Amino acid sequence: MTTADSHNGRRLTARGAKTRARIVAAATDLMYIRGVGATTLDDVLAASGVSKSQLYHHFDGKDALIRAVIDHVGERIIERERDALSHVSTIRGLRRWRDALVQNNGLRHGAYGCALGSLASEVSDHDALARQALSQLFTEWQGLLAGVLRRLQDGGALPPEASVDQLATGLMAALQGGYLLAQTARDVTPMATSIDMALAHIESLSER
Amino acid sequence: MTTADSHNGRRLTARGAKTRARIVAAATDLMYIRGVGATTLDDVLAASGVSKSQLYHHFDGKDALIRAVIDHVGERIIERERDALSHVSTIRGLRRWRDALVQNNGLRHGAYGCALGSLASEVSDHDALARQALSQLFTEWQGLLAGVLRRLQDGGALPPEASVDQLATGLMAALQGGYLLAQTARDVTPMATSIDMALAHIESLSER
DNA sequence: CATCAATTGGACTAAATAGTCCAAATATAT
DNA sequence: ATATATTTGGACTATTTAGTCCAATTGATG
Repeated sequence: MTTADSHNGRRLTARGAKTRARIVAAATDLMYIRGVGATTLDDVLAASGVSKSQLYHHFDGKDALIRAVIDHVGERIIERERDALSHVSTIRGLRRWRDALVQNNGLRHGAYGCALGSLASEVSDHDALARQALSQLFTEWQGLLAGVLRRLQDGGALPPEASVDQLATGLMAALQGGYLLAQTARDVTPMATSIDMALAHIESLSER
Repeated sequence: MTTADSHNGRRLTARGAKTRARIVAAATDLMYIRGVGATTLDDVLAASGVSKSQLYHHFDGKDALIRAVIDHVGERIIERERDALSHVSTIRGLRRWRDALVQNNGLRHGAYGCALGSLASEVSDHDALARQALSQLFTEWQGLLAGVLRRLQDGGALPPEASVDQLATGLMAALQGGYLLAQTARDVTPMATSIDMALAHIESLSER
């Protein structure tokens, strides 16, 4: 899956794996809070308590580390969303999913935005590999939403002619746009409003 | 309006104004293409053919220059959107607005995203003044959309009980989220899809 | 144990970068 | 014309930063 490690043919000791994980974890936190560009390798070293040679032993350089962070964030989010969505088959379930995301983002008053969206915005135009990975992750996330919509459809809560994939795209865009507006306003409200509009639209499709 | 100039009490010659404008123009382009963090002051100097003392004569430092870029991009976009939206009062007019944005973004296959949204994502968490300026600009832009919706309402194309401001927020989020997905996919399609969903929702409110 | 590979510490380098400084040149106003 | 303020050129400095290197240590394997 990940091609971010510089030593693919080599073996990896338990100790080495632990070090690598600590580096990625520290880099993930720093890049989320400070942004990718504003996070220096020395920051990462200090935060993870690791030496420079360890970092360069496990990663080819900063770009490779960034890609590892993307993989890590992606795994975390996909796992979280799979847990949250894979058994949802009602509008009420979707609303509970919305509530959790809004509440969680509200804890920071919208600051830092979506972990995946912020990475995508900063990195997409500067590293083709990273962009592709992010694009795939968005697609996967959208697929989970499409799964919910398909189950709604099967249950009669969405008409058969509704285009599940397009609705999932619209819902994902509402979510990401909401994250951005909330981040800029330092207020979750616009995020809540925009997801609500998308959900209202989905709901309205069966009432006409 | 702008507080980005470092020498507010001083006079400004025609020559000085021209230099200042050249700096801002070059910085705007570079920061859009390369991102804010990846644009160095030396890049700006080279692109604008200006000396270091000129840059520091007109701006307190990089942060002040970034704020001037935000003001500049904001003015450009608000002007463009005012021209495009202030006389729109039909759904068809909104669709033409959508077409223009999608076509324009399609020229770059989605690359670089929305000039304002990308700045917001990169800068909001790192400079409170810049964040506030960006937040105001989004609000102003949203106000133009709300104006269109209010005219739709006056013309009977939107029911009186519809919340124009919330719909404008949702439409703006769909737009920004669409820009981000298009940027990540290097394909405008998701942007078109997400705006279409928002417009379909707005349209559907008068058909129930 | 012996051997080889993985891992680590940390000093070192070269380049990039934001910011400073001052003298010279140009414009403005009286 | 003269005095004053703005504008400009560009060398210079401090720091930061990504990346290199090598010797020493630790772990895996036969």
